[in-house]
Amino acid sequence: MLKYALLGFLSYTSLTGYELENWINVSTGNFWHAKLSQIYATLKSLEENGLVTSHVEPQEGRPDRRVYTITDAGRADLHEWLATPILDSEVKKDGLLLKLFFSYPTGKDAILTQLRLHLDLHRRQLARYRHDAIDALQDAVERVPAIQKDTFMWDMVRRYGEMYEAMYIDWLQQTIEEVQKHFPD
Amino acid sequence: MLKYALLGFLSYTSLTGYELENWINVSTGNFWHAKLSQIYATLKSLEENGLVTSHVEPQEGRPDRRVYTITDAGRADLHEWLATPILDSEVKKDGLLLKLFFSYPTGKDAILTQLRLHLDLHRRQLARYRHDAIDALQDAVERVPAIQKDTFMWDMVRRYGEMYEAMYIDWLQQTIEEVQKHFPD
DNA sequence: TCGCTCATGTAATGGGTTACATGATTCA
DNA sequence: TGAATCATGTAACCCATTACATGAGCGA
Repeated sequence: MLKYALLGFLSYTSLTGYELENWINVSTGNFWHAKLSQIYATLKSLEENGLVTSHVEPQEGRPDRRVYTITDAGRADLHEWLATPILDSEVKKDGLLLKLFFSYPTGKDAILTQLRLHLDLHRRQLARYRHDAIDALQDAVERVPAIQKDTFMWDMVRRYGEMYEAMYIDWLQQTIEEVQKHFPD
Repeated sequence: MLKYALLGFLSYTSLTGYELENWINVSTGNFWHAKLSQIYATLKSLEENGLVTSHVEPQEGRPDRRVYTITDAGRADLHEWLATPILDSEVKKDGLLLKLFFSYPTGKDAILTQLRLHLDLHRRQLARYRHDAIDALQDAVERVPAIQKDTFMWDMVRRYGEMYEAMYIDWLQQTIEEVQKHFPD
């Protein structure tokens, strides 16, 4: 799937692996992300399959850049993927919920500590989506004006991140209260 | 991680791989799941590491059952995991959001069709969490009364599933309206 | 008779993380 | 002086999915 994230961004403009990581972090980071090592490996396999090409740009004082460009075959592959609807909803795994599910034996205090820690994390995350993410969209449009209309959908999914975090915070607050009041001893 | 889901259920009562899949589906299915093939493979490695033991129960007319039982080492490992707090929140990947993010070029109608399809899916899912999941908890307690208190936390995470689906539905509805009214042509 | 439930497993492959390896420039 | 940014990649490993393989009993 990372394949399509990379082809998607390369359909806007040519980029290096390092730059792709940046675009991913600021725009899809909310629901899709990858480590640099995986990005480099995936770009290599995309090139082997003729979906992108690359050339090296020498630089002074810093490492050479390998810039990737999408090919016609790459565009065709991307558009075929975009045109194929997703027919089922995926279950998202959540390690915190799994741990909490079995946590009754650890006791009330340990559970409350864990819940409060995550309340804090998600509050920070929500703030980030509200501020940084919107700025990041602006920056992207300034760098590549052709994608102006694409940002309509970008903002739809950015709103998802906001709603998701707000819901998670809500759930944590409700759960903290429930545990405080009704945890069975 | 599946390791701990299995140890968690086995800490309640001895079970076969097949039964474990069932418990997972009805109780943690909402935020954690696994295929049978992975469950069998993981049980095998748990046994190799001395965290569970197994014995075969012959049956007539149907395949023999291999019943797994948690060991003291298994309980120790489980409780160590439970006592270790999670310090970071994980980003959940969402293929639908990734596709929508790049979907501007596919046009308004294709996007609306995709969104409406998922609205339907999530409405069904929400109904399932509200009815079946609560029944499943009751059944579990009847089979293994010792876990009565554990179900307090079970219900906390069940509520998460409900809130998550409600949020997703909300987002889909808002997004459908936005796309209908303001999609840039 | 067709599909579901019960019941167990192996093998191949894919997707992703962690660790390793290198190194100059810039800013606090 | 130490951390962050820019910049690229390989190798080992782990987790998970898909496909393969088998087969009786039961209810619609």
